[in-house]
Formats: sequence, C-alpha cells, structure tokens
Amino acid sequence: MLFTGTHIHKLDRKGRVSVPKRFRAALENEEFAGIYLYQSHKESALEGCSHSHMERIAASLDELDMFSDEADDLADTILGSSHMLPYDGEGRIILPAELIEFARIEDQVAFVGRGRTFRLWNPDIFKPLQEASRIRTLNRGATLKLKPMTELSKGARPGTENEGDAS
Amino acid sequence: MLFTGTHIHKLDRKGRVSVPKRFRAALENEEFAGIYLYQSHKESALEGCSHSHMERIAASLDELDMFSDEADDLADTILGSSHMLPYDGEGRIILPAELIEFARIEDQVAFVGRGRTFRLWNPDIFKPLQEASRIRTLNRGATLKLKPMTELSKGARPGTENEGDAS
DNA sequence: TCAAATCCCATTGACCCCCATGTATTCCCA
DNA sequence: TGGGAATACATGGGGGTCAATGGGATTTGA
Repeated sequence: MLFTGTHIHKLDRKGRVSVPKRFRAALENEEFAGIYLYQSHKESALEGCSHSHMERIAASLDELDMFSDEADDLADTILGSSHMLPYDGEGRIILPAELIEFARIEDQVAFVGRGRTFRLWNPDIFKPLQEASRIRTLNRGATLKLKPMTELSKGARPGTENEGDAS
Repeated sequence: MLFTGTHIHKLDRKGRVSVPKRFRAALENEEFAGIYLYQSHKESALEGCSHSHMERIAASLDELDMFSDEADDLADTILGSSHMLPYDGEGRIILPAELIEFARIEDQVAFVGRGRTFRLWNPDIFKPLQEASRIRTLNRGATLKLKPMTELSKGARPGTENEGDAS
C-alpha cells in the first residue's frame, strides 16, 4: 500500500475524474471501494487517503481527551470536512464542487503520491511548487534516515512518522 | 462504523429531518434503529451517537467515583438530557423542539461526522466555527500522532495504551 | 376528543450503472 | 529492433434507480 508518482487525469463535465490505476491497486484490499478527500491545512490542495487511514485518524482522536480543544479542531477540519467518494464502475469518483473550488481545479487533476497518502492538485499550481520544493531540498542537503527493514514488517510505528506534513 | 463529512439536510415543517444515508449505513448493525442526541456542553450544537456508544459512556461514568460531583454532572447532562430518536420508514427522525431551540436550528440541519460520534448544527453557525478551527489548526502546526495499524484491530480504548512504543 | 406520532405514497433530482469510444501501453512476431 | 495488433486504461454520455423531501391518511396516546 504505497502511493507514488504524479498522475494527471481529466475532470469531465460531470465532475468525474479517474483515480489512477496504481492508486486503486494500492487500495484494493480496503473494505470501502473508493477514497477519502479533505482540504489540506496548509496548501491549496486536497488530501487523499484510504478508509483504514481514516479509521486510524478517528482512533487517534478518540484517544485524545474527548473534550480537548485540539481534538475538537482536528475533528472539525479533518473528519468533518472529509468526503467519502466511492468509485463508479470505471474507477472514477465525483469531485464535489466544494473541493474543486477549494483547490482551484479546472479541467485537469494531478494525483500526487505521498506514500501512505496522496494529494490532488490543479497541475498548473502544483508544478512550480514541486520545483521550488525540489530546490529547497537540494540546498538544504536533506538526507532521510531510513528505518531498518526489520521494523517495516511490524507495521508503522508511532511517534516517528507524522502524516500530512513534512513539506 | 465511522461518521465522516458534513451533510446538510432540511428540517421540514413537521420537525423531521433525514439522517444521511452514510450515517445510517454506519449504524446498520446497531440493535436500535435510530440515533441518540443530547446537548453539547461546550457548543451550540447537538451531540449524536449510536446506542452502543451510549453504553460506552454509561460504562465510563461507572468508573468515575459514583458520588463525585463530576459524575453527577455528566450523568445529568449526557444521560439525563439525551433523546432516543427512532427512524421513520424513510430514515428520518423527529427533532424534539427542545433540541431545535437549544441548537438554534432553523430550516436546515448540518450533520457533521466526528469519527465515532457526530454533531448537529445550524449550518450558518457551524460554518464560521469550522473555518476558525482550520485556522487554529494551521497556526498550531498540529499534526496528529497516529496510532500504529496493529492496534486498530483491538479497538480503541482511551487512556490505557499508546506508550512504550515511541522510538 | 384532540394532538402528535407513524405509516404510506408521490415527486424530484442527483448519483450510479451501463455501454460505447478513444488512446496509450504492452506484447508478440517478423 | 521495429511495426502492428491486442489489451488495458481513460473518457464521454444516456438513462434508470434511489435518497431526500413533501404531504395526506391512519393510528396512538394523553
């Protein structure tokens, strides 16, 4: 289950867009045949994930103090603003007008893999940002500490990763 | 069983409102065909949940000191003021006048998913609050620490696990 | 007896299923 | 290695179905 690469697809006049085959393949064991989308906090983009990932978010929120302000805000912005979008027979979803508007999407949609999650962009907006981020990374000389293989099979560890971040 | 998204439905002149199909689907294995609603203690909203979640609240109250003021208050505000609302043949409930008034609901009701629970709002009140939540989340740089996948199958239990694992 | 709740049916409009067409990639064979 | 066919994926659009809604009729309960 890994989302990789950038795939640009067309938004048709019914508001439908094909989910890339690779992404659907990454999701094929999910109980829900479709994807979840919600507005990104920091970018003019949509965050995408699987049903089980959404379950993880809910379970994690459940553990925060039920009455904490932070849990409240996160519930409103992630769970409350998310859209559960099933595939049609051809593996397409309908992009809700609200999300199209938020991400300023026109006639094309870029699906950008981010590992456990992915993002949807207006390709014209994403492209220059991607270039800028590439340059920042080079200048910074960033290196990624890889986890030992042995840990991977045990499943993801908490505390180290933090999804939907690290631009 | 996950409540996600915001669904705005109409309150008709008989005081009925359709429960979103997705929410009903999330509840379809419940013994009681309907939902529970009670007044939120911090928002001008109604808290909604399933029968089994209500059981969980009752069980949690049991664990507090039976004679503490806190348990007293929670029992009064949650269990005492909750309404058990069955669906009609079309999947609607009747919103009691008391709750309509409390949440200042007019002709529309927003069902807002929060994972294991959901809230009902006057959409005009909720929308700006949600926007404020988004901004706070952004400023806070909040990222959610996700639970490891392996714990999901055990079900969520608040307050117990989650430690002894951060690398 | 009256009011309120439940049942029942009609309407409408959005969504989903289905099929047809187009396009790119892969695979096979010369 | 190049060309061509076959297949799989992406796209376009029509029509049926179902969820949401509105309102009348019947039942229940105070």
